[in-house]
Amino acid sequence: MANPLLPIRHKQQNFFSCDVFDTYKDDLASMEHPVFSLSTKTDFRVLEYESNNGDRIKITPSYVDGLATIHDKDVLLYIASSLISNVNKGDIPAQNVRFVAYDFLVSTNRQTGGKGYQILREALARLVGTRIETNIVTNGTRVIENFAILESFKIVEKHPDNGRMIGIEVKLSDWFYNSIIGKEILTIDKEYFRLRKPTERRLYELARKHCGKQKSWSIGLETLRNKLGATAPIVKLKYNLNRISESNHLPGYTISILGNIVTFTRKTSEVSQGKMDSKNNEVIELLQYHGIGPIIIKELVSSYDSDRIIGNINYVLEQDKLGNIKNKKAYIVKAIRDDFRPILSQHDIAQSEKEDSIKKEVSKKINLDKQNKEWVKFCSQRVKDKFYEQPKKWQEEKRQAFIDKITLDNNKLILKSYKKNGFKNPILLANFFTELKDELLTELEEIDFDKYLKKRQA
DNA sequence: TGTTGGTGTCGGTAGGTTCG
DNA sequence: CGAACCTACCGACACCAACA
Repeated sequence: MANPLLPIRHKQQNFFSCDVFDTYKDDLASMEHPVFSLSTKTDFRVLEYESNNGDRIKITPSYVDGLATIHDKDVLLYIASSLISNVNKGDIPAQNVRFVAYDFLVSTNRQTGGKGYQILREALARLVGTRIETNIVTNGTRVIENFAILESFKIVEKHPDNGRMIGIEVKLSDWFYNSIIGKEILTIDKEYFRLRKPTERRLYELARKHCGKQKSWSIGLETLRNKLGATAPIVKLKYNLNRISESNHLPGYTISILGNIVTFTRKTSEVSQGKMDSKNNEVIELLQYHGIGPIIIKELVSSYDSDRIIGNINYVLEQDKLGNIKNKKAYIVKAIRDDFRPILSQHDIAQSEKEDSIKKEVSKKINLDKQNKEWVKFCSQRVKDKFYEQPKKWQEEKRQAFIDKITLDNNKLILKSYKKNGFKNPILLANFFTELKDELLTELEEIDFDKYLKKRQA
């Protein structure tokens, strides 16, 4: 096998989802107990386990879809990760959760092609169909009842005819919901989503839960087999463990097998990362985190030192907290290029003056940006007003000329909008008025931003 | 340009069986 | 007991197309 890990499919994550997922979370109850099937085939077995502390768990598959698989669990991980930031802020999230299918696929390192959506749909069906009977305590409540992993799901489709799914609404089971609001969760490594083998994913969960931040954790093969929920014979499991141990690709932990004892040892970051330039990587990761694209990152990292980049990011974040920044991503790039950092090593007075001047500069830039937007808005309103002041006949001629032009250009998008809504379509109108801008705007403040500012100040 | 759908091919998986 | 092989099937991947 070339690479035991799946490729990183989405190198630069969605700007907004980055804000949601600084870390990925897994709930403790399902990390401890083998709730999910490791099989790649549809699994119709009824699983029953009893742990030493009296926790009993019985998992019954859906008659149609079979047991939920360890890959299906990604949906729960995604939901837990997205809700936990609210829980940490002290909010109690609703039990009904909405998410965007595409964001889920990207966040969990899945393909975004048609099959990715199909797999998600099937996963949701299995999660809703698989029932758990348990007496496990979550958030101090001992729930002794039979319930589905997910109570229900609803797919919000953009087009009912082509079935393209955009948003998904799920209702969480009390069991899982209690786990989240009770913060009975652990942070997991993002690399988890690159693990191919179902057994590896379970191994990682167990290692994370039991080994955690200790140096090592040992367990007997038979107990491990039960905890994994694997049905393969013990010899087969040992063989597989040896393979995983050789490739050593489990995030955060190494596995070693001695006789019938399996030992998980925590990797140190230096060992797992190798000899790389940690400072440079930190800068690249930071820029990626803030949604900066690979080309800009390359330019920034090769042009400026890491102190300048990190200093400016911190500076922009402070400004952002004060509500001074509208487009954080763009402003970070600008700040690094122009170096907005306050200079700390100067004499106090000089420093304070400089800080003031920087602040003034920033506020001036922000103000100018705001005014520029106002000007654009003002101009576009002027075009509309002036257009409707013209004789009806002239207006009609212009409309006809515009339609002739887009027909000649074969502008399919605008033509389609025209056929659908005529001149009521906002995209068409925006294009139409843009065409007339030069002709209708004649005043100095309408064509020159500086003149606009002068007139505004006067 | 980005998102989504469709399809064919290939490689990898779990679990069972067999062999030395 | 460990390793290798077999089977059925799932998922990855690489395309291309449609659409907004």
